[in-house]
Amino acid sequence: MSRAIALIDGNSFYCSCERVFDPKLAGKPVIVLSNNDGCAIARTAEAKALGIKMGAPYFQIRDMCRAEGVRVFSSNYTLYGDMSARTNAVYRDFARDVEIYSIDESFLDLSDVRERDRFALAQDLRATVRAWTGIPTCVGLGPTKTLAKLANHIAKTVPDLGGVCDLTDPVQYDHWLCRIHVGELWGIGRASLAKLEAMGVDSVADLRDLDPRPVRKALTVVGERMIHELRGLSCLPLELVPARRKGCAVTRSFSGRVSDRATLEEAVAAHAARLGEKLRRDGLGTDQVTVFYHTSEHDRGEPMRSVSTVVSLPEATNDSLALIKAATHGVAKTWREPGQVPWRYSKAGVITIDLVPLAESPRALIGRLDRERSAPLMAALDACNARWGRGAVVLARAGLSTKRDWNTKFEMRTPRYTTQVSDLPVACA
DNA sequence: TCTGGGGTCCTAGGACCC
DNA sequence: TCTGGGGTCCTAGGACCC
Repeated sequence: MSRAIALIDGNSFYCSCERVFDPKLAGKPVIVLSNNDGCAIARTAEAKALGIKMGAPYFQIRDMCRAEGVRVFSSNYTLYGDMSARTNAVYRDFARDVEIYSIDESFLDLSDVRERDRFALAQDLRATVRAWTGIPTCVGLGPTKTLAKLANHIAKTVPDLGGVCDLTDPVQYDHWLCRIHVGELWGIGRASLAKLEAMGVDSVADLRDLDPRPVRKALTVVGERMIHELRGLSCLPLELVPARRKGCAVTRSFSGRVSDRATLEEAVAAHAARLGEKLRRDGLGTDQVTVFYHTSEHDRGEPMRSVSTVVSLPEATNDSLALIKAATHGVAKTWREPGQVPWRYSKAGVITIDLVPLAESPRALIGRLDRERSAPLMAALDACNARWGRGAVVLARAGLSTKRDWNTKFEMRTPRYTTQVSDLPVACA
């Protein structure tokens, strides 16, 4: 039996999550904004039809949204993450091997399904996900991941297909590959597209028929793999076990601008505390944090400053207190008192690369951190915040001031319907 | 006023080693 | 004139993804 991979994804996933809990949004244009209510990052078909582009700055489209009755939401990642887990639980009823590729996309191995049953199974999958979670989806089928991704793109953009496109079917394969522009392919961005166009490539079929060797010269091994995948030769296996995370970052734009050191330090400390939470969740640690902060490139004519500095720790840790100390040290050693016109910083963050499993990491001979005390303290902190909600217990340097006026804006955020008892939706019967 | 955040992979080139 | 020949490791930067 031939190999068959399905890629299933949620249509306008974040918007669909909002629609699940507010049926009045059906048929209306809906968008979800990025952190800080900055840009549109999810749009329903109705919103796209109004010309709202991916990544459009909200302040530029606000008036239009009001005039057209677009429903606008801040992002609610707690809700979307939980809805994502629910859809994946359904996928596991349909396939043993599932790769969770992103918050709204998963690959399923359907190789053991008979060819003539695949289309119907995909339709059944869509209907079940819709019934059990409320999320509308599309399914693409192909002999490789690249072709499954392409099939999914076709299923999404050609309404007549009913949400499923099967490129394991030779007729469909021949029909579509010469009709889709190469720029739609997974892995072809702006730079690669320009190179391919210069080589006379227009359709996906054009790329498939190219000699892989010169393509490798231009697009590296990534481009060569793509050609093989388009020909049906699998080069990208399903990643059934998520790879260990290699780096971790917490970075945020400020809701306004920050010019004073105390506020900057508080923000950086809060980011470091959040970084610690993320590392503890995965049992990872780091012995180096990069701290950065900078002014905005949009603030033309103002003094600009961009700072990035690495702070080393004596040994790997995920203790929030140690990370906060390191991060605020990064600010302290780079802080410059402003001149006549102060720098107005727009964003700050804390980044680590080279994460290691904490249990296996070597201990320091000098300056050893007190893991025996830190671990239970951090565990207690995490347990409190898990039980009473994030922010129930906060470390002093990371925002004792109740104002936290640097904090990210979420002015149109819906409740955490599925993960917070106090936010449960009310049903009247 | 207001322009997101967080990842991965690949390559070239330098440093360094024997 | 002529200036070895391989390796490995690390880093910065580019590209792409959701």
